[in-house]
Amino acid sequence: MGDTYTITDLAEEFRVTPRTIRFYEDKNLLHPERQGLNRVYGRRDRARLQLILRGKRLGFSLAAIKEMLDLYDLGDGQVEQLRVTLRRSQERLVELESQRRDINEAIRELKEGIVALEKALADKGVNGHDRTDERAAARVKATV
Amino acid sequence: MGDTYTITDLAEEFRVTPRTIRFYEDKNLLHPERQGLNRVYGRRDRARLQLILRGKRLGFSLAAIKEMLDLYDLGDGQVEQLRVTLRRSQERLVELESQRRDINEAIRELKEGIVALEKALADKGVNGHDRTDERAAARVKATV
DNA sequence: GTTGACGTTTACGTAAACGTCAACTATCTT
DNA sequence: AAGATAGTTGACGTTTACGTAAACGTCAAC
Repeated sequence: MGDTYTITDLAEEFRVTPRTIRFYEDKNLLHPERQGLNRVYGRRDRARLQLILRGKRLGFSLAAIKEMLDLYDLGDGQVEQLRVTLRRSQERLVELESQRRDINEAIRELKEGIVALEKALADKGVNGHDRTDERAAARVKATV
Repeated sequence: MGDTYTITDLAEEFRVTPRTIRFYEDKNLLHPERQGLNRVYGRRDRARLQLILRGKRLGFSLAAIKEMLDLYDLGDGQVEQLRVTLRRSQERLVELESQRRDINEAIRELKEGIVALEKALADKGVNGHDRTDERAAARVKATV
């Protein structure tokens, strides 16, 4: 039933450092119980940690994650939590799609630049330093 | 010929703040001349700023940009500059493609989560608080 | 009785790329 | 002469997600 975990149990399972888990507690994302000084995590804590990490993968800040988690904890205003989480998710989706466009654009530019660089280097290799070089250099300067 | 620009000229043209341009100078990415205290930028400085901003768009750090720019300024070891820039570009390309995969993955997860959230909300809207809700909540908890 | 593994706390450090003052200085305009 | 407008130089603040060090407790194993 009430399975419990030590901090390193969770750290290893989720491949984070114990420091990270303590940090989340410090930021009030987790509130494990104590046995004396030691932290004891239950299934619920484990689930929360999992949610935190998933949130991070999706690019949410810890603050945003905390907010959504807190809303969930109100236990009853669940609808609000769902609505907020839905909205945040939609916003995040828009952001991600925008980022993807930027990255695609950057990849295109970069590939072009690489072609130009290779061309310039080939020129350099073939002959010495003359006007050809300078045109190549100008191209590079313009594209890098 | 020797066109010159004030700091706000460049700031406006490239849509950055003057502070940003001074910051680049502080980091030795730019070295405009002075007339008294005032900075005076020439065509060369303008070109460098453009390169800096392009580098940033491609996701290079200022340190990396500086390095490539400095190599270019040696004026003669050009081949080295080309090689270094080429290598950095190729590395950056690999990174970007990796990031794109991550983003695509996140987008997929997020879309799934959104569907689940919408479903859960629809359920909430239709009926009160019962086991159906809890199953929906569990789904959300598992997917958000 | 000591070694090692694991735990604790507090608190400062890091990286990146600027933003945001504060307090001047210099020049142009009215 | 007084503003208005632009420019300057420090120096500290911001953000995020932890890392790292110091200094110590606890417990089982050898």
